[in-house]
Amino acid sequence: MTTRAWPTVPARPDLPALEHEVLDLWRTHDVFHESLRRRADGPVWTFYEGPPTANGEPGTHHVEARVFKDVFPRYRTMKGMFVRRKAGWDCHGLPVELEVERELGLDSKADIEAYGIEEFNARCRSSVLRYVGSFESLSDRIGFWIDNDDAYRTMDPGYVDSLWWALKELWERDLIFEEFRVTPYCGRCGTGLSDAEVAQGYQQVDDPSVFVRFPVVDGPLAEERAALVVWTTTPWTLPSNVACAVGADIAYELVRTSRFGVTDELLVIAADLREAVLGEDAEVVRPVPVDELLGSHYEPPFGFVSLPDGDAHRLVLGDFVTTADGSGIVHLAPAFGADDMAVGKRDGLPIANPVDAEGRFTEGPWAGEFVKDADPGIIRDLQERGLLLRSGTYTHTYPFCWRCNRPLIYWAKPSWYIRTTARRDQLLANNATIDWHPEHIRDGRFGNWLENNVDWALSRDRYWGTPLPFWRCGACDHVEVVGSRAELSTLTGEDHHDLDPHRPYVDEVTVPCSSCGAEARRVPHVADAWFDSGGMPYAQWGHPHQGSEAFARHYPADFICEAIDQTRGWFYTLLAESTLLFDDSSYRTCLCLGHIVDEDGRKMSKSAGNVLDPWELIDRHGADALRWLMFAEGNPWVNRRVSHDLLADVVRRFLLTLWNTHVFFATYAAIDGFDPTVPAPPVADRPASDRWVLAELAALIDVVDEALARYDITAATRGLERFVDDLSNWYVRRNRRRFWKAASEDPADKQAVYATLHTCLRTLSQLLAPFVPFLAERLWQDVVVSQDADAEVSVHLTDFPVAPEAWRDEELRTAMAVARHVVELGRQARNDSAVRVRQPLARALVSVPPSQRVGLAALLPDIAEELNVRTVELSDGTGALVERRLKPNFRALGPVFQKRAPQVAEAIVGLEADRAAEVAAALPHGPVELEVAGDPVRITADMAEVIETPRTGWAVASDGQASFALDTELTRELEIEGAARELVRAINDQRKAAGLELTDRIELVVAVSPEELDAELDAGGHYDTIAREVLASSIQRAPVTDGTPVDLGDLGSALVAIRA
RNA sequence: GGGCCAGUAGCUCAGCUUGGUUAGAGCGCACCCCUGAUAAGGGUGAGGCCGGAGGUUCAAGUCCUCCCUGGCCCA
Repeated sequence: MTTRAWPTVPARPDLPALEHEVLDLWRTHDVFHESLRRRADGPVWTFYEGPPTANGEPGTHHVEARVFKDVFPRYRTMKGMFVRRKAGWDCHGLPVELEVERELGLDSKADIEAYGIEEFNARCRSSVLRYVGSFESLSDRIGFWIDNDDAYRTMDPGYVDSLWWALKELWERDLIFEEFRVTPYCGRCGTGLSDAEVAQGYQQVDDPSVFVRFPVVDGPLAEERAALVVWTTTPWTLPSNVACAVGADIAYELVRTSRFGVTDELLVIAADLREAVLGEDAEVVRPVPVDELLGSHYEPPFGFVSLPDGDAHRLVLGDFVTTADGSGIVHLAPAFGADDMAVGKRDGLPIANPVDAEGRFTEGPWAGEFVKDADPGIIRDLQERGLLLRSGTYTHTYPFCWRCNRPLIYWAKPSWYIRTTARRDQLLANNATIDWHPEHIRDGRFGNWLENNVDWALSRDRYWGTPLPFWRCGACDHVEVVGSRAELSTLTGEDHHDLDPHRPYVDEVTVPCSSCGAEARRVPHVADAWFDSGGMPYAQWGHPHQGSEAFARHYPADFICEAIDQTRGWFYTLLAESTLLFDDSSYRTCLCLGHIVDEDGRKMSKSAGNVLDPWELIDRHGADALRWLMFAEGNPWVNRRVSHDLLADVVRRFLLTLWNTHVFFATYAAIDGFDPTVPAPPVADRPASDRWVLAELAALIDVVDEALARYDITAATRGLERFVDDLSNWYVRRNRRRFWKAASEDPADKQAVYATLHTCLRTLSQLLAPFVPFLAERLWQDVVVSQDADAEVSVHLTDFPVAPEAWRDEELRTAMAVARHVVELGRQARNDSAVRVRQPLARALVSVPPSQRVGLAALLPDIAEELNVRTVELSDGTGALVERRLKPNFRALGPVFQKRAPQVAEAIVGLEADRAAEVAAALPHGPVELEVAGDPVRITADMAEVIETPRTGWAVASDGQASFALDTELTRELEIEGAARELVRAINDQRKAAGLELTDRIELVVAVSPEELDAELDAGGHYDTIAREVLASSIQRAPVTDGTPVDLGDLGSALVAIRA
């Protein structure tokens, strides 16, 4: 046969070591890039890498995202497509600044500016790529194929140039504006935050909850010396109060109470909240119509804040006022609340803003103090002046700065916005075109978010980011938007082509105002870093200044994949930018991943101490194990548990099962010198089990192909796991004998079994390649490359398998499923009757529904062999040995008989045995009439299944569809044969104990007593069988000294000795 | 307060889009087998009112409504 040696396959593989060998192989042959080169002319299938920020060590969640980002591109590549994998790094943003601030011991924007923006940004630039190496080596180690040499970086000048182009486009379409708005703001960081950022920092906290008296100063209520009850959880905003809002549909009351330190005081409050705030004993004096309240003035709680001119401290309408909590009268401080600001603008209220950019009071007794820290002093002051009605604490969720963990304040400041609300309908329409996995994201989480779209807060008052290319004229306020550095050069008449488009350099460039000719300076803001990543579809190529061809070729993405927390992050910014710029979605399919949690389902966090280092997982179990766990353990979007135990389970259950099959194959292939290049018998000529496993393989190819095509990784991995198990525990186990028997017995059969298993392993290698690229590669090398000089050097360069028609055989698949089911029943029967499998039995009787008989008939020998029964007979449905019952088939009965279906079913079940047999016999020939509740009904063959139960005295196992009856009576002949088998087992034990190779031949001496048994064994020809089974070149029936005793039960015993 | 997801065996998870009367797998557990895949492999069994309550239907783990529990997101 072959002259090429089969590789040695260790019984216990060191998977991590194996993976390192595969990595070497890939490097040697540059397989990744070769796989790209091979497909250069194929249809383009585009994947976008959502850029990670490399300012920390990668974690297990990065592995999760990356293996999902790997499996689909690998699959598409094998399907013949060109899947460019351009890496990317998110470089800008607050996290980077924070890291550098920490290193430098800086604590405020003033510190940074004193330190110098130039040096600060230089530090950011070097900090941001500090961990790129870690990301790259982890990606490499887990087999995530990504082109690091071709990576985009959001801080690169060409990238920024693209973003400038986009901003100019948006500006020209009137989609960017500047407005004085209340925004969530961090005083420490000195910048506003986007919705997405705010969302990251909600915490449950106890805030002060104070009810304050605002004495009314005009109208009837003033004459009654009444006070408004006003509630707030932000006492620090009270000095800035300019008005109070009441609800048009809310009922208010004047109430008398002595409960709060003042005798018979009169208070105004919403009726619904009276009891909750003032207690049960408060006496209602009269209802107060809203009209009476509107326009009334009150005495403000503090007077130290200087107010611009305007009609302040009066009651106005607010549609946001509710009686869910508080008092129904809402304190308004327009500088510190979005609703407040809206009302203020509507009603021409003055705006008081005694707070600076660092969140500190600028005037009054608390000047210089961070506003939130001033709360207790303010409350004490109110108390001392008799204005405090009640105070307590209020537990709610409040936003904190996600970077520095200080409470945010809502603060009015000028900011730049992208007018996404103007394109809300297009956003929704484009969202509808995206193939979301899971599907509910589209209308659920993401759709809802888009429905409630607000304008995108674009600007950040920071340093390390894409500078907004907006130059404002100092004289006429005209804004000049610049679309590139080239354009900047043209505008200024200076050469800025090589300008570093970061602060502070870009700040130093001034342009002449196109409107009045005066000097325009850049606004100080940088862009929200999300704008950078949302712009990657065009900016990664530098479009439109360069790379426009690549952009056109790779837009939009066929596939993106990130964790579900990106709905409001990258998924949104990608969609927002592509919708506003190109009026479509920049991605067609989006796979959302769940989070990584620990074994107990808890979130991994440093504080909980349950963070798993990915390197530790990979070093111990291998990358394939981790990959398979990610793919096979639950749906991708469900939180995924990861632990050493779960990984060990994956290795044992799946990877080693496959490996053991491989070991088995390689062991015998080496012994027999199997040559896979020699043609094997045609599939149609091979035994049923070969045809069956190939039919299963064909079905598997379809399942995996279709599942991957629709991103259903669960269906794919389930199918693979089942096949690997079938292959190992049914095909190989059933056919072991064919591998070890002498080739001379039946050379064609031997060639068939080798070829079949070889085909399975070879095809599995290809099917598994996208999932577990290392083990798949090793399999390919061992099974294919080792034997075939012309084979592809890597499985990853092959085409995804296509199932040959010749393999398909659905009938055989069904028949084998029935046979295996019957075998289970047989084992059950054997188990119950306690007759060990080594003891042959004479016969068994099988009953299955008529529809399954034909297929099963051909597989009876397999069943007999598996169960060690000499003959297995199939009941033909007429014998006297079985009792027939009918089992109703509701699927057929239901539609026909509707409400009467249960009665008909009952009638079918309740037929007497004889009548049931008659009906069973008649049904195949036409409808049969039964009587149900006095009426005749016609039932057809599809409405009832015939169930047969043996009525012998044998050991029976049945489960409602099939039954198996086993004749457990032992004849002398059967017992002798059992004894022979026992001897074979014992001798093989000794072979193993002696350390013999599978091919070594032995000389055998055996002494069986009593003599009759010895004679009977001889007469039955069993000694010849024994000799053949144990590879004995000679067998001697003689007294044995130093032999090993073999217990043959009631029959006797033996002594055996072997010599190599 | 609103939205979304999840709840199936002791544990980890399939199944639910297409409703059909025996609800599956692995792990764990008990008992057993095998010993030519052997520091492996295999079998049998126990274990489920499919979170709860209603509803639709001849028929509901699967469809609808409400509720409970947990998680995520929003406010």
